[in-house]
Amino acid sequence: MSTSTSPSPPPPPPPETAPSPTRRELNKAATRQAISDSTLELLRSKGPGKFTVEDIAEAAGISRRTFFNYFSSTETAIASVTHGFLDTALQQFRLRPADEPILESARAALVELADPMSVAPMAELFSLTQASPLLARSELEAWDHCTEQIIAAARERAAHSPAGDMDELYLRALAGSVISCGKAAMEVWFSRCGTDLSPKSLAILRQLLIDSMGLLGSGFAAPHSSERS
Amino acid sequence: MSTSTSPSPPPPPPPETAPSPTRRELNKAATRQAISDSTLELLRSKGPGKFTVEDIAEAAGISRRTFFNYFSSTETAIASVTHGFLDTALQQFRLRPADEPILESARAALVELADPMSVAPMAELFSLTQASPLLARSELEAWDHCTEQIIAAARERAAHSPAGDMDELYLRALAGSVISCGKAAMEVWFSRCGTDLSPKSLAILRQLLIDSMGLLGSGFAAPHSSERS
DNA sequence: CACGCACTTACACTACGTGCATGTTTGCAC
DNA sequence: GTGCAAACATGCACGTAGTGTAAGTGCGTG
Repeated sequence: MSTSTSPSPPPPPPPETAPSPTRRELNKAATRQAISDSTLELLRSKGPGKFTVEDIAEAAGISRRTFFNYFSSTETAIASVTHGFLDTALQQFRLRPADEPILESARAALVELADPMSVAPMAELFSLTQASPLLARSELEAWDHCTEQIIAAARERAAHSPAGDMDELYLRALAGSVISCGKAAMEVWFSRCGTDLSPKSLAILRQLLIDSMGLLGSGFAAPHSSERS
Repeated sequence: MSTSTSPSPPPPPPPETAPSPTRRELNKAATRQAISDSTLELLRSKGPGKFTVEDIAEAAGISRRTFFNYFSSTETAIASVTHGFLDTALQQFRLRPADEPILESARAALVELADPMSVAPMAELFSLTQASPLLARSELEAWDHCTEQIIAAARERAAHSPAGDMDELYLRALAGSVISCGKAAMEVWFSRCGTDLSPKSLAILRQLLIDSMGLLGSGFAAPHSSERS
């Protein structure tokens, strides 16, 4: 599509995030982004399930066949947003010191998500997902994928740690619970604040994430109802 | 729930599971079962994704169109197995006394699942799901559906309880965690015992379910190494 | 018996996802 | 620069999914 008539792009690659700024990969990333953007735009304008792959291809200026070279379905294209969001959390998790309790690492990683840049796409996705089982399922897949990643990260951490072996049940149950609590916090936040991204709203999200990890760490002790934040 | 005071329902219903034994609904249930069976059979013989709706229809002795009158996709047909399994758990959960701690109710309900009749289809599904992302996603949906059900059940219970309002975060985080832990226990069990349904294997499953609830109740206290019994 | 309703079936149609053959761009060596 | 090879985009064709519609068939009711 673009980049056909550029007279002279300087040969040495400027220091970008990509370690291989070759023209091909750059172009490919651009196309991928264009598809993702067009998909999201159609999602906004027409609503979920109300547009076809051909519509996306046309909006992105590519052929239908090319779309499938990048994503295996519209769901996949949409899920890339969620994956990006959760990968951010994963990244944060991996940065935590290995001797820190997993719950604390998770808490720290999740709190990092309460950031306009990160949550903005997710909040929008949430609002669109509400009335669409089609989207809900790809969301589920994304969360599950993240769970697996956390298990892998935690297992790797355990291997480096002196205390060594964590058993499989502990690992999977904890990872799954952490994700469930993070998800619960997101859901409650969205039901209260919608797509509001103001500092106040984000503070609420942050607190919800902290609270959910607190519940998990205390074994969901007392529902009671008196403590209000 | 309790309509147990009538000793003899005289004219219409013979004491079967179906309250309406009319020929039509009976026939319909049979067809539904035939489809489900044929689907599972093809799943076994040909493997996931290796057969079409037409194959199922032919095996069940119906037309392709009729299949879609019962299930909206092959996934749905397969998921009916998982739904049946999880609905059993739900049913058990609802039977627990309202003043019992939720975690204890969940533990009791889950332990009821460690029963040959209940787990047999699930174990088979698990073995087929392993190498098939197609099945994995419908599994995820089923678990999620169950989570929503638990939330609903717990909320309803809270409404009847004197201690009244449980906040949304607590509810969702707990329900999600319970399901995640139950799922983790199932996964670990399957990875250890495969489709073995012997009493010894089921005892392991039962213990895993209890342990996972224990972890949840103790806030995932000490990973350490394993406390062995 | 005849009518009405639930259900099944056949047909047609849109859209998805993939294999394949072909044209175009990019990277690399000469 | 020129030529080559690999990567990528595209068009075409095919099988399959899922849905609307109208006509046929079995079941319950008056």
